[in-house]
Amino acid sequence: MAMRNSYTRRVPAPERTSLPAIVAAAGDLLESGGLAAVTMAAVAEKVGVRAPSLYKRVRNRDELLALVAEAAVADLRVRLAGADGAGDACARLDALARALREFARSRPASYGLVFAPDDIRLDRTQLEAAGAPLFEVVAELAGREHALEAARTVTAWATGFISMELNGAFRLGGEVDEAFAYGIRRLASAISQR
Amino acid sequence: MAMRNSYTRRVPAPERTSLPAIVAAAGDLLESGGLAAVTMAAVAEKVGVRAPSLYKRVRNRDELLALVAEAAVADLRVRLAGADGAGDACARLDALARALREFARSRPASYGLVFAPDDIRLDRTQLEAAGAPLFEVVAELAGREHALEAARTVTAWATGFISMELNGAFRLGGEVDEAFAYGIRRLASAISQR
DNA sequence: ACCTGAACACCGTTCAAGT
DNA sequence: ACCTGAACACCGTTCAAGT
Repeated sequence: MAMRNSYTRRVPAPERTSLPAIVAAAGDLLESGGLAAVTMAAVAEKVGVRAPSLYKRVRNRDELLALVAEAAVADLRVRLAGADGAGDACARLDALARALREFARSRPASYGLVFAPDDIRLDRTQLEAAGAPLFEVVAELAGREHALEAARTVTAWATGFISMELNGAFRLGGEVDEAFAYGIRRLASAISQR
Repeated sequence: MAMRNSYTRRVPAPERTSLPAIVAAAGDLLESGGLAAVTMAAVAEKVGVRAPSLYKRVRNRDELLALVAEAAVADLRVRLAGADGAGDACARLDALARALREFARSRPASYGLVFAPDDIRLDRTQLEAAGAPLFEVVAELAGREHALEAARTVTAWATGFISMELNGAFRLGGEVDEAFAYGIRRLASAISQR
């Protein structure tokens, strides 16, 4: 009895994985094999555990996918903050748009999870925080009164362009890079105050 | 023997459903319950048949979803063709953009299937055909040499705006209709020849 | 020639039992 | 306190057997 109690207290729970490891494993599976590859069993195996154990750290698969999306948003936030800085407003806008596109290319499936979620409910506030630098630059170009509409216009164009690119809508007629540059130039002048 | 042969020939196959009925049922389930609701069993029940029978008309679930997307594209094509017509190029562009948005609102899940497919491979040529009126109007505004880039810029903005709207990205700060109008006005002037 | 029940492998998820 | 095997309901898909 005393023996058993002491044993119970001394070996209560060897943690064999962690939430960050689980989210990272799910993200890797997502990028390498798409949403269908993000199986509770596959994630569990990647972190060296059995599927039922995942439910100690995560409510269900949907919540796990939401956490993957959140992690991607956090990454995007860092990238955008790092890309912002030098030059005039036009150059800054260009740099931010390119950083968004590079993020999408480096983690296309995660990008899709964030900007074209299927059922997953994700926290929009983090995404808005990530877009703050863009909002600021756009406000400079369009003026404070039109900052919101202008930012939405630019964001809509950028996310639409990138998801078209990821979906292979640009197969014919190459020069996607040029089309992106053309678009950003046009958008910048379109929202600029006369 | 003779009896059995004659019977076999006279009752060879009472068809209890059809491919169009199956695709329509799948589309209805998609709109009412999302992708997860499009189950082979649920589709089969809707058309009065058992799940295995569906495989007589459809290779698998992915192909069925692709057919749903194709049907949506065909609908979109009709809508865009009908919306095009009167007024100057600017007014026509406005009408086409609004028709796209109304399509998205009437069948949001199908819209997502077409413009933000998960794994489904869908025929891009039909989608390009549906977008022909838009391409034409844009060519008039931007000039033939810049028609392709301009059309891509407008399409990217429109699809990006609409998917943001469907995903609830515009919760705060109302007047989404105004933002759409603002965007289309800005885009039209942005791609117009000076 | 189409339809069906039965079967298979594979999901997500739960839970009692282990340590 | 976490981990596990066993179990459950539910998927997509196949196939031999019916008519």
